[in-house]
Amino acid sequence: MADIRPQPAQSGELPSDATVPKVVVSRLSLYLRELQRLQAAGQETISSGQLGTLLGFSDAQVRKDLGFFGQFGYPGVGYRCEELIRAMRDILGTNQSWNVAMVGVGNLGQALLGYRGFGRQNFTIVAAFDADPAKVGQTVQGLTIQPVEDLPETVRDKQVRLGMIVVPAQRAQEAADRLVAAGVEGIVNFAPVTLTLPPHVQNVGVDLAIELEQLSFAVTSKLLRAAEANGTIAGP
Amino acid sequence: MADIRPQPAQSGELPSDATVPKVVVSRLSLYLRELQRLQAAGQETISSGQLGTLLGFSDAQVRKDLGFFGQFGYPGVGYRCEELIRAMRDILGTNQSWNVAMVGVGNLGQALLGYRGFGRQNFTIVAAFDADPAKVGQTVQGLTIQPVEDLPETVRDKQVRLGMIVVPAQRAQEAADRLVAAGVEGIVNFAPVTLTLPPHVQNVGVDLAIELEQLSFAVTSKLLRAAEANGTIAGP
DNA sequence: CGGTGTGAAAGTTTTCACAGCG
DNA sequence: CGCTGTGAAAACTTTCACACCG
Repeated sequence: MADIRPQPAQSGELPSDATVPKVVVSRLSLYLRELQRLQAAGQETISSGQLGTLLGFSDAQVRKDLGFFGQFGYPGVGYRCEELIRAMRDILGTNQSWNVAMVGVGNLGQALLGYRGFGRQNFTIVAAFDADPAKVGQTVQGLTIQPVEDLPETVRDKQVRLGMIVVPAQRAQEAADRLVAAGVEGIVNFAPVTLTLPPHVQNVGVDLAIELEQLSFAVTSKLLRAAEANGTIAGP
Repeated sequence: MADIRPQPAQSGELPSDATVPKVVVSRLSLYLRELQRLQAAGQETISSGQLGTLLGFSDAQVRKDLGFFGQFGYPGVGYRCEELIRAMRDILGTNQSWNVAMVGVGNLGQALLGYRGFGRQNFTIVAAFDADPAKVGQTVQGLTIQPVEDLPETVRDKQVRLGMIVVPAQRAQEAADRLVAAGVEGIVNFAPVTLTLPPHVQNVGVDLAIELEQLSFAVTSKLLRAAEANGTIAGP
C-alpha cells in the first residue's frame, strides 16, 4: 500500500498488445510459487539470479519473462517479494477469487474436493455434479452432489466461471458441452481425451498417465544416450 | 508381426544422437492417446492432416515430430494405427511395464491408487508408503501401506523404477531424497514445490493449483484482449 | 491422386552483453 | 558495487513448399 513505482505495471494491466508466450506464463506460476515460499520463510527481496537458480532457469530468463508484464525490480537490490507476489497474482488473475464447478465425483473428484492447494490460490469448488442418480444428494466435503441438469442454474446463481471435468473419458465431451452451455469461461480437464470447445472457452488438460509417460521417456532416453556415449570421450 | 519398413526405426532405437525437444515428446503422448482412441474405434490408418486436426496441430508438425524418431508413414496412405501405436509406445517406453512406488497415502494418494488410467499405459503402483504410523499397516486398493523405512528394500525386491510423491509440500523434498536413495530413476511430484534432485534422476511436476492458475490467466487475458480491441477493426 | 519426408525460410524463444541506476 | 531492463545475436521450433512414392 505504500509503493509507487516509476513505470508501474500495477494491477494486471498488460502493456496493451502483449502477446505473451504460453511457456512464459507457465514459468510465471513457478516464480509465484517459489516467491510465496520465500516470503513465508521471511525473505524480503530476491534477485533474478537467485530465483532462477532455485528453479533451474537463467537470471536473464527470469528478467525477460517478468519484462513481458512491466518493471518490477530495483537495480542493485532485486525484487521485493511482497510486491512481486501481488503483481504476479494480478497478472495470473488469482488476486480475485474464482468459483469452480466440478463434474464427476468419483475417486479422483472426491480427492480433489478435499485438496487444500486450490484455496491458497483463491480457487473454490462451489458445486459438484454427477450424472449417476445414486450419487446425487450425497454430501462430500460439505457439498451436496447435484444432478448435471442443475448446471446452468447453479453456474448463474453461484457465479461459477471455471469448470473441472473429472468424469471417465467417454463422458468428458458431454460434460464439457454442458459446462459450456452453462456459460463457464474455462475448463480443466482431467479426462484423457482432447475436448472440442468453442474458441471463447479456455482449457487446460491434465492427463496423469501422460505425465508418467513423459517420465518413462526421459528415463529411457537417458539410458539410451548414456549407452551411446561409448568411445566418445568429449567432443571438441 | 508381419511388417517390414524400408528404413525402420523399430524398437525404440532413436537415430543415434537425436536430441528431441521436450515439447515434441509431450505432443507424442497426445498423438498416442488419440491413436489409441482411433484404433479402439476401428480406424486402421490415419494421415498427418487428420491426426493434426483432431489435436489442433498442423499436418507438417505431426510429420516433423514423428520424423525425429524414424519413418513410419506410407505415402498416399498415411500411418497404420496399430504400427504407429507400437512404435510410439516403444519410443515413450510404455511397451515395457513400469513399477511405481507411491509415497504419501492421503486423500489424493488413495484416489491415485485407484486410478485406472495408469494401468492402460503399463504403469503399476506396486507399493505405497507413509510416514504416519497410524496409516502404516492399513490396506488401500489391495496394497498394505508400509513405513518409509522399507523403501530401499521394496524398491529392490519389487523392481521399482519410478516414484510418485503425494505428500504435503513441506515433506516433499525428504520423500524425494528417500526415493533417490532407494534408487528410483524418475519421480512424479504432486507436491507444490520444486525438488532438488541429482541429475541422473528425472522428474515431472504436477501442480494442480498451477493448472487452474494457467486457466485463470487465459480467461483473464482473453477478456483484456477483447476489451482492448475497441476501435481497432482490422490491422492491415 | 493423396500423402509422406525433408530441406530451406520464417518465426519464436533464449542467451548474451552492456548501459544505466540507486 | 550489485543488479535490473533491454536491444542484438544465437539457438531453436514451426511453417512452407516440393520432390518423390505407391
